Amino acid sequence: MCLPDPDSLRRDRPMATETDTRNAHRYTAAMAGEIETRWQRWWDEHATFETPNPGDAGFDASRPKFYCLDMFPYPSGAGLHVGHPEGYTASDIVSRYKRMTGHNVLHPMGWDAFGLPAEQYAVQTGVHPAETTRKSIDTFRRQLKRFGFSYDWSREFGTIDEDYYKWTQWIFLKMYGAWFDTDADGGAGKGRPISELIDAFASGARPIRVNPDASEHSDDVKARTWDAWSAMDEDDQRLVLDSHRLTYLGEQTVNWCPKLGTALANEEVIDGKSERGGFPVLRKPLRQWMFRITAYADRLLAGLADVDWPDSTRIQQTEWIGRSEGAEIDFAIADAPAGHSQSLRVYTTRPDTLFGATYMVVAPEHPLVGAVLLDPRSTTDADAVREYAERARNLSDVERQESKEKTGVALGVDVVNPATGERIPVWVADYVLMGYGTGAIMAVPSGDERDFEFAKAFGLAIVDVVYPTPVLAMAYAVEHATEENAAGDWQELAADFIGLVTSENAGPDRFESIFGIVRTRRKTAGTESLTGRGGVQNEWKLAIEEIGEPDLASLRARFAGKRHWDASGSAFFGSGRAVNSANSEVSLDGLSVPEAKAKIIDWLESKGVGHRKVNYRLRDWLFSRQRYWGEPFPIVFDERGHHHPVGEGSLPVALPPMADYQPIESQDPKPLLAKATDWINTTAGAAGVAGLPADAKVTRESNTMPGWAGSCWYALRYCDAKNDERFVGRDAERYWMGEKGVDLYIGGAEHAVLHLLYARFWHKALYDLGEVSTPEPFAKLFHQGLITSFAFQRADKSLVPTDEVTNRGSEESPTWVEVATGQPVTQTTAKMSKSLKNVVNPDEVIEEYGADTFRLYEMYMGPLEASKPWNTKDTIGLFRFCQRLWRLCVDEDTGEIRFATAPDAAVEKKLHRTIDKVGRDIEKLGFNTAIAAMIEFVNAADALTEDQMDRFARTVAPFVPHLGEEIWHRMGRTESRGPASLAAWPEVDPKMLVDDEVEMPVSVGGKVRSKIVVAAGADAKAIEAQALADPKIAELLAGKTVRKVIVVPGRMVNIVAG
RNA sequence: GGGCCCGUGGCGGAACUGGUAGACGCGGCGGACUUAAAAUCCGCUUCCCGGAAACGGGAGUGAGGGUUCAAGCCCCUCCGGGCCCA
Repeated sequence: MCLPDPDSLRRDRPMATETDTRNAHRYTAAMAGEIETRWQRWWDEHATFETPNPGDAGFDASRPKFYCLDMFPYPSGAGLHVGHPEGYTASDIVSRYKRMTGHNVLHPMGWDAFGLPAEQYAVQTGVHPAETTRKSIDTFRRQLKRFGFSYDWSREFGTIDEDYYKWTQWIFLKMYGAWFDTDADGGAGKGRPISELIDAFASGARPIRVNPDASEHSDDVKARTWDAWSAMDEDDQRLVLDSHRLTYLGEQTVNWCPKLGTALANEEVIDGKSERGGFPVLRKPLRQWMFRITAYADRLLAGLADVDWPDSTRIQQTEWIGRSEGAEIDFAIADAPAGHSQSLRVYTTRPDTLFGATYMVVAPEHPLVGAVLLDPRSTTDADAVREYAERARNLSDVERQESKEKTGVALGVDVVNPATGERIPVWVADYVLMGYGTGAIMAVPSGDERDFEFAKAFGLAIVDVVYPTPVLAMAYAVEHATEENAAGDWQELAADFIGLVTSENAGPDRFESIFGIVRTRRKTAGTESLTGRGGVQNEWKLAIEEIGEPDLASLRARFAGKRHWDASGSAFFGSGRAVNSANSEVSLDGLSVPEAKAKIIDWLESKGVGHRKVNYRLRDWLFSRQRYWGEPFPIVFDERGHHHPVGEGSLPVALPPMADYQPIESQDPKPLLAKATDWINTTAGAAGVAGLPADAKVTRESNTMPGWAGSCWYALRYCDAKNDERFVGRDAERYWMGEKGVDLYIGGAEHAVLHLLYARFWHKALYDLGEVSTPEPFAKLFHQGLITSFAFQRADKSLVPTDEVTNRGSEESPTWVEVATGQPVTQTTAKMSKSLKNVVNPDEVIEEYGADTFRLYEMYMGPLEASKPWNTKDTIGLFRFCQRLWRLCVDEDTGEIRFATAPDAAVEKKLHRTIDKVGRDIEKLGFNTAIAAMIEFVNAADALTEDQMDRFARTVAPFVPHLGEEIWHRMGRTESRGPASLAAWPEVDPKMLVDDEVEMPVSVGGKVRSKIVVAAGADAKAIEAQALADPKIAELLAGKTVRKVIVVPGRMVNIVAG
């Protein structure tokens, strides 16, 4: 049967371990287990996979390096699931292959061990997270070792190790002590030490001002200037410097849950209540550490061109960064309330639609709202505005964006549209967010869906400003149709015109001549379609009819009234050309969107009411967590609240031991570490802070770093994991990272944006500061696919646990039925989950078949990048392969190695081809086809000569390393030539890859009719002659004329006859 | 709603640059071995029609259309599924 019996997923199948008395040396699960654990011990004892660094004993500088990295796991209490070893097996095969092909291979493993699950477990049990985490790590290490992965375990570390997070804190301080110089490197920008900025300010080389790109400061603060650095007081100096630092304290609104004593992520808040517990959640501004990642936005974008990454991941990062070029435009406020500037600044990516801006919207938090409430206009309904702004404040950004219903209140304030000179109203509405752009937008309802809906809901004007080519042509045609046309054929006329314009992709400059052509031709040709294809005319006629205007006059009025989109019921935001966009000084009409953008920005700049501006979707990175189980910040605050870095010599700032992990219940956000009062309250001297008296009282930063911190730089630490002088030794880093960084990085696509973006950011900052030698950390990235499991689905698509389903049909055509209801269910695939009872435990599979079989099965399931369902029944096939491989090399009765007496030419040829294919497939991570090739070889060979077995043992070794070593060992090779794992990859004789003769299909009219065998080097003429001479072909061609013969030598022959 | 990816036998999947569709594995069927079963080994296995067989004929890569001597692969439209973003 084809579908898995639900029972089989519960693993009560008989074990394949029973030994046959006759075949005492047959490859069984028991033998696999014995061989595997023996070799794993051997590799450990012989330090087989420990890789020396440059300068170490045994380092061979003549070999090229290969750094093969797995995304390290978060060790949970549950142990490994089958998804982990998928990527790890792939990287192990590549690492082993690279060793055999003469590379120095760095292939390390470690633990991403700080994080929330361990802390939550501690809250429940009272056991210290360090203890549970260490236990989980031990489980993971034991499980991973059982797979025979060739990690250099001497480089192992966890992010929770003090001598690792010491350097995580050190990097934080490096970035705290750095700023981004936007002018450096010819405008690309570069991180530099903050001391250089101080020097530039002190010497007068650089005007002293707050960083204009600092998102934490208002325009008013940015407008301040100072003349001399030495004349500034400490607070002002700090203000200026902190605004430049790559890490800074910023205010961010968080979802604070007083009852849980923690800030929650947006996903953890449902309807204003915590997902866990259902407690009320407040939106509170909180001072938190931020990374100025936005400074690196362009560099992070540009770097994507230099890495060999999956396109989908590069696209995701590009979109996440979300660079958009647009304009900032100032709208003069007609009668500004006191305390607010005379203009309202907006950011727009579509300045070309300015003529269509018929109203403005500000976010509820926008200063104009407050100003209007303090100084209401006569037209202001202050109560309504106040009520609206307060209600909106307690909704999260996500909730605001989600709500379909458009809500808002007019402020009673007008601004002047600089392009049209018209007064337009300002509204407050929650679909505009304070965090994006300036917190205010110009609303162009004809060109933006949300603006359109809002305008419809509140009866605001909608004016067309962009038409795509067909609409533009239609507008032209109806405008230029005559009275005569109106009475009769105007639809056909317009349809022909639109058809011709669109098929020639003509611009408005050619409309007049095309319209003339349509006119004159119609006169001569009557009503017949001009394009020769009635379908085209018909299509456009239908389109015109669908608009729903009864006659030419009403359609003409629709375009003249600029209300085509209004009447059609939807906004248009595709590419097209500007219309209705001209004043006495500037006209955009007829221009494409990019042309119109450029022209209007030039005009706005000339009038001094706007300028070009690049905007990013990317926000600065919020780095503080109100948690316990994370890296403490190496920062203290003095009694005035100023922050100071902990000196390098005092690192690490170790996490204080705590007995109680219960969050602090409080109205004011308080991190968990605030409970450790002895630790929090210290002195500058004890904390190792320079620049303060040793006895000065200081308080430690009590937030901790997020889970991402440790994973941002672990790839670097592996290069030199035991270094206690530097975060990584310079020589080791330069050698292993080489020109482009990690040679192969394998991990899940779920990290496509966050981890991979954060790690790139830290790496680039370290690169700028001269601490690392490559601009990118990961040269080549590969995502393994998700391993799913079979599951069952009810008619409403809800899933049913596998143990609640039974088969009421036959084996071949099963009928799955839900036991409880008797309702039929269908088989599908789903993520493995405890609730569906479809989780496969790798330990059990290894116990049943051995690690070699497990490795083969996971690699054989399908392409590495594809998501594929686990089917336990399929594993037996790979176990059989292991048995056949064993039997091919070892006598099952005696356990002695067995060799063929005489070499077989066909086997020899196939061996070369197999080695060649396996090698090429490994290079492109095509493991499923490599394994298929090895299976074919084993199936084809009855026995191998000693020389053949020597080579084949090495070929299979990267995939089934234990079997490879065992066969190699039984051949007596280990003593003389070392382990198979480190032996040279077998050579391929290119001559063995070509055949003397090839079979070629001969088709007539595209259908294969016969096959001919030709000499390998035969030329097209000879092949053609042979094909035509083939009896079957000759018979088919009898009485027909051969019109054409296509010959692709070595491939096929196709004869066209008739 | 937007972006990306995918759709091939009963199942997982092969198929180089457009050139013999279904490699390899599972399952199924038949046989060998065995007192028997399991395990193992050997053979067959896309579907339909004809044939005892050898073999012959036809259809066929989600559906429909197009380009081409030739399409699983390229183009258009549609349907279904997955992932990410909103």
